Amino acid sequence: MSDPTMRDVASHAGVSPMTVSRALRDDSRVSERTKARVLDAVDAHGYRRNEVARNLRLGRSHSLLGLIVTNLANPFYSQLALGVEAVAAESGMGVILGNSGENPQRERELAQDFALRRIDGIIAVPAGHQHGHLEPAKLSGIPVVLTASPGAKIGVDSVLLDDFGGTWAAIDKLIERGHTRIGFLGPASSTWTGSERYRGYCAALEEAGLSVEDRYVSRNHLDVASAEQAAAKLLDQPDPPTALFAANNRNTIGAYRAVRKLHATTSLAGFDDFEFADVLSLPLIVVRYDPRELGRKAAALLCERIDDPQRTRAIAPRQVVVPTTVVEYGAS
Amino acid sequence: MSDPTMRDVASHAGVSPMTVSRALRDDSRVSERTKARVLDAVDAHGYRRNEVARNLRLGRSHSLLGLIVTNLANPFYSQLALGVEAVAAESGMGVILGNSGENPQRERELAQDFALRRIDGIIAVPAGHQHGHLEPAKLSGIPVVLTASPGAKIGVDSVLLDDFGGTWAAIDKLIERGHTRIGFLGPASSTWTGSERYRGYCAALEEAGLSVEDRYVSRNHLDVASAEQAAAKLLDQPDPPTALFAANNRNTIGAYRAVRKLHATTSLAGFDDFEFADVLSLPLIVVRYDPRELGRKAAALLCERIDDPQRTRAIAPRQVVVPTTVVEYGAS
DNA sequence: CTGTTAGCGCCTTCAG
DNA sequence: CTGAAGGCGCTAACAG
Repeated sequence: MSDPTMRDVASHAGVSPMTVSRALRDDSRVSERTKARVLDAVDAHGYRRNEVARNLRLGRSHSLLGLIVTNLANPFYSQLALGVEAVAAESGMGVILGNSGENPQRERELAQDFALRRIDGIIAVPAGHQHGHLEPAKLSGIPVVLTASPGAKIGVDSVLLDDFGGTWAAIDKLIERGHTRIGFLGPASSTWTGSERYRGYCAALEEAGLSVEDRYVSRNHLDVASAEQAAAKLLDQPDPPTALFAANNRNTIGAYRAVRKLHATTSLAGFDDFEFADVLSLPLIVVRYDPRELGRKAAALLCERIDDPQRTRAIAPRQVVVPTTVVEYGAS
Repeated sequence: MSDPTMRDVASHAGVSPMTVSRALRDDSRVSERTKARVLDAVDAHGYRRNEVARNLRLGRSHSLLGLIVTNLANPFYSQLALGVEAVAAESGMGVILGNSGENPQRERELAQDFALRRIDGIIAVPAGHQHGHLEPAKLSGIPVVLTASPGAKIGVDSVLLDDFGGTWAAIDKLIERGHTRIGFLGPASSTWTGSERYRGYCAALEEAGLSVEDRYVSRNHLDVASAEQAAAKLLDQPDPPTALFAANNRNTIGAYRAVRKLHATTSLAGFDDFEFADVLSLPLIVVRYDPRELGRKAAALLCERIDDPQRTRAIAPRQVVVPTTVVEYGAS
């Protein structure tokens, strides 16, 4: 009932396990006749070599990398996962998936579980700003790549977006259009993207001689519902902002819903493109980039370190930046 | 440079590897004093037990299940993946991810690769209607669960949606509203959902005394762009349909874009809910269900078979159906 | 309480 | 060309 082993095949074929092992590797030192006999026995038993045992013996890894994302339901992360999967598959690597649900504690557990499974490397989108538990030293020395968050502090490679520049450019567009009261809606400042995008917002305003007003800023919004509520509040005050910048797709969508419900004429801008961005009933500026590319780049960096740990150990943490472009959608 | 082994720890602690093994399992037969000494040595070396070797020795599996989806970029599948991950994590199982890209050949490769990795089971969303390569017999006897496609033919469990009933109900709503010329837009008939939803469409029309007209039906559309083009064509004829039913979210979105561009007043209905369904500028009927639930149910079925192969081997292929509801969104 | 022996499934090395 | 011995890292089963 349990899986046949090389021994079973060997005895069936009337040879030693060693010969089976060689035949399976198509070793040239086995005669064609024997090879054929072995392969027949393999088929007869439905035998498949145990790659796990093989890797153990060869001291090789299992060609597996771990991917930890905060929330796979966000299209951003599923696209990123797709990019990782594609590059990994090219080098015959499997991807084991973990969803942290924005919980750093869970993220730590996942990383440790992965390390125990003797995977070859980890790609993570960290949930908070404390990344100590993702340090390779704490994970059996496995190489790690961070995405959407810099890894220099823990000495690992990272792939970033141009959060600062992209936001700046979008805000600039709003200013060009004559807006002077521009609100900011975003996630917690504890996330890298959240704080960088906020920095970009502030910098762009100041560059234009405008000041950042607390009453136009609302942060800590992770989901659409919370963002919608916050946007409504921002708009419900004397001298409301005439434009809102939202720091990610959840916030943009929340802002859109709020503005729409209030029948306001607020202009919108947001980080992250999304499927319906072009058919909304409001003008919208979007900071676009390719989330798949983030995954691809991260996987590429990781694979380099995995393929040649000796050489790359000497290489200092690298930081790749994926560019962003600003897209203007007209109102529908 | 390479990972320390139990032997290293043992010699450092001045005991035998066996004692380390026991100490690590917190075996009561080891004295507290020795245990402490061993644990110190473990910390000193940064040692972590090799779970892979351990599982090999114990004849245990690696608590890993494989998930094969057609396209993770589709929110439907990423939600499904989330459901699978959640249930798997509850039983300490890892999920290894494969994206087939709608390619049955690739799906086969993935399944075989997974089987070679000695994973415990596979959950697949099949790309075509030929599922022979997903038969457990061809995958070292690993249990398999199919989602969104029945598994009876290859003798495996499956989790389905009420494709037929859900579609019927949506079409009924359109008929109630007075539509008699209702178009159908959908994916290839080679997919289970594609053909079931088409069946539901036909049945509902016939039940109401309406006939299915070829010129109102367009199939084989996998992506938004192709669906949009096809919808435009359906609407560009004498006596165009006054309503369109789209068999999945890609097609619904394509249809929406076409109708919107033509400034037509066509009513829309579609299978799959989606994020902006409630704020479109057209009335929309949607067949809604919980894609995560699909993943959860699939993982639950699989885990049952994994946990007790002896008992469940006797159980015939099961088929779980996830219910759907019809939601009516007003025009914005 | 601790150590020795043996072997999970496979492959390297060394004999035939 | 083929086989036997030994061991990857770990742990049952049996000694002491």
